[in-house]
This record gives sequence, C-alpha cells and structure tokens, in this order.
Amino acid sequence: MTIKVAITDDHPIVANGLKKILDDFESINVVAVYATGNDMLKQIGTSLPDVMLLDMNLPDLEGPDLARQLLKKLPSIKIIVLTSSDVTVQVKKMLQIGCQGYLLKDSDDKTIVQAIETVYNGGQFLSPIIQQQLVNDMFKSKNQKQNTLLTRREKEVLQLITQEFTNQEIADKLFISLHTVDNHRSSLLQKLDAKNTAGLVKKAIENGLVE
Amino acid sequence: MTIKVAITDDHPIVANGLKKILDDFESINVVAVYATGNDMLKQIGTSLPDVMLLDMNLPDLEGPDLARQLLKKLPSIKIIVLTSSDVTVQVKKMLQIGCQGYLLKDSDDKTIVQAIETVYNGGQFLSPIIQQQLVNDMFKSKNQKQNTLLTRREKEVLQLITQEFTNQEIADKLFISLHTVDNHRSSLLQKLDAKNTAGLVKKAIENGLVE
DNA sequence: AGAAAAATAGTGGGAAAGCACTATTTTATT
DNA sequence: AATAAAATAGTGCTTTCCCACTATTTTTCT
Repeated sequence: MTIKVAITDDHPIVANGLKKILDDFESINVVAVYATGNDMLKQIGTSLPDVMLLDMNLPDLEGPDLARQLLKKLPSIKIIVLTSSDVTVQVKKMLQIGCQGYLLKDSDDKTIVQAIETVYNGGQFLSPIIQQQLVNDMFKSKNQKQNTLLTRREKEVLQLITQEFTNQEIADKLFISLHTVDNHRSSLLQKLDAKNTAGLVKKAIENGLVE
Repeated sequence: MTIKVAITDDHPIVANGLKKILDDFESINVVAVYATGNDMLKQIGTSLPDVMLLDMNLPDLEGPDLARQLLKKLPSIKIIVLTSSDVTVQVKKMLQIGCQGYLLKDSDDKTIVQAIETVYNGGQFLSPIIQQQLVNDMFKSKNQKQNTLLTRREKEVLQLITQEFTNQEIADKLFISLHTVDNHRSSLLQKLDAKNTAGLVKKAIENGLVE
C-alpha cells in the first residue's frame, strides 16, 4: 500500500526538498509537484493524489479559496496545510473548510510522514504548537470574543487603511458612505483588539493581510 | 574539486530539502546541517565549510549578529543568506557585514548551485529580484532623501506610536510636552515619507523598529 | 569656541479618527 | 422560507492627528 501524495508550494526549495524527503519512504509515492494554485487545479485530474501538501501562501490564489476548489474537484482528498505562520484564525478557517492537517514548516521528516499516514487513514493531524494554541484560543474566546474572523469588507477596509488611505478615500474607492467605512473601522478595532490605527496596521501585518 | 557546504536553518523541511537537493550535485558536499545559530557557532570548527547557507530568521540569534560572529571564526568563509523576505534594508546590512550572496527561498535548484559556485570562486550572487530592488533603492535615495536616519528621540516616539499610545500618552511617558511629540511625529512623517499613522507603523515594522 | 543638529515648547486651525448609538437592506446559511 | 450575519447609512459628539509656522535651549561635532 503506497499513499499517493502531491505537493503544492511556490518555493522550489521547499517543494523539491519535501519531494526528496518523501521519496525515501517506501509507503509514500510523490505523484506530482505544483508551483501554483492554478497549475494544481488544472492538472490535479491526472495525478489524483490521496493526500495534498498545500502551502497556505501561494502567489496566485488564497489558501482558503484554493482548498475549497480542490475539495470540490476531489471530495475524498485529504489536505494537509503547510505554513510557516501559526495564526490561529487561519488555522480555524482551513479546518472549517475541511482540511485534515496543519503542519508548520519547521516540522521534521518523521512528523510529516506521520501526518500523511494519519490523515490518509481518516485521522486529523496538527502540529503540537498549533494544537496548543487552538486550545488556548478556545479558552480565551469563551471569556471574550468569538468573532476574531474578519469579513470580506472588513479585510478590504483594513488593507486600504494600511495603504494610508483616509476613511473618506476608502469610501470613495469602495463606493460606500463615509459612515459605513467608519463602522467597519470600529468593528476592526474591536475584533482585532486594537486601540487605534497603529494597532490596526500592526495586526494587519501580523496576520499577513498586507502585500 | 568539491565545495564543502554547510546549512543553517531552523526549518527541517528547508534544511533537509536543501541537503537532498545539493547531494545530487557531485561538485558539492554538504558537510553539516545546523538548526540554530548557537549550534552552528559551537560546531563550525569541526566541519569547516567553504560556503554557508544561512537562514536570516533563526530563533536564537539575529541574522546580522550571527554572520558577524561566523566571519570572526572563519574569515575566509563565504556566506549566502537565505531568506523569504526581500527587505532591502536587511539585504544591505548583510552585504555590508561581508556576506557574498543573498538568495530568496523561491529560487530553484540550479540557481542555488550557481550561487554556491559563484561565491566559492570569489564572486557575489544576488537573487535577480533583490538586485533590481537594490538598484531602484539607490535611485530613490539619490533623488530624494538621504535623511532616512532617525534621531534617538524620533525612534523612541515611533516605537511608542506603534504601541498604540496617543501623543499625550507619549508626552507623559517621555516627560515632554504634547507639542514636542507632535513635532517629532511631523519629522517622522517627513523622513519616512508617510502620510499618516498607518504609514508610520508600516515603515517602523519594515525597518525593524518594532519588537 | 562656534556652528549645526536635535530636542524642546508654543499658537492656531482644519482634517481625520474614534465612540455610541439606531436602523435598513443585502447576503449567507440552514 | 426563515434566521443570522454582513453591509449599508445615518446623527452627534469628542478626541486625536496633522500642518504650518516661530522660537529657545541643549547636544553634538569640528
């Protein structure tokens, strides 16, 4: 029994490195390596892997979107998200979509193989640090806010704020009223636990919402 | 003639992947892989590589410090900085210290090998994108501001701004008047070419003035 | 010692951000 | 089809930010 694994990562070092690491294991067969989300979606039909190692931060498509589309095409595929960031908000989102694993890039060979085998057998695998963070997060959110997830519009507004636009300029750009922008801004301050613009920008950068 | 190469990177996937990639080339011999800066410094005497592939963002030591210490121990070693960020300020710093190469992690196998061979033969190697950015940066700085240098007080104020303090709060903290803080803030806006608080925070983070 | 740069403090005014609300319409989700 | 979430828009108000000045004192450098 060999597990068919595919890799999607735009960093050749990571992608090729992973492939070489996995090639050493007899139980695993790397059937494809993709550099972009679109490449992967187009060609996935020919490789039909059991497990996909998916980088969160691809240049062309956002992680959650890509995962959703992939699952639509191959509903039985197991996705392990590969990332160097450990932002719990993103982890939650990916798990909600239906990903079975979440690995930080500083995992060693054995952990990766273990993760692949676990999800292949119907299990779930999270990097220990992430698991811990999720638990901590649950405790926190019970006491305070469960709504750390930003909406589409809030993200747009936040991004424009980091680009040094004023509320009025943002309103013009999005064809909405100044008041609406102000409202979004207030929600952002609340959700991100920030005091002012400075805090918003910091959180935006921390959460990878900039550039 | 084989080139002795060592790797220092805290991400096992990257480190092991790199090793496996380089093992395929006969002209290169990977003599050591280190996960932390301190490990590397301690054990570097036994491996004595010609070229070091050095990750910028190690958990224990800052990139510039580590490079300096490494060069003190092995003055003839060639260092290629490996990074996923392409912040020109950091690139400049590392080159100034005496690193010979700067590679983005999304370089492919051949580029990496080429970089190793180039620096081994006394040359310099930069990822094309970085090279371009450095050139652009030079042009910019010649046309406009040579005064990107912030004063002691300006840096203090900027740091407090990123910590979400208001001008009044900053004034109280530094035992100066609100007006003085306001003045520093204005200089910061000018010097950093920012429009507002959002811009200040972005620049502060870009230039590594936060945390 | 003298010049230059930095830090200090001020006035006055306009623009922007932030807060606390209410309220309607549109979009998702089930 | 019903409910919840998100997006929209508003009022009124206060605080903070940003700008353009002037001006004095303190540090730093040559």
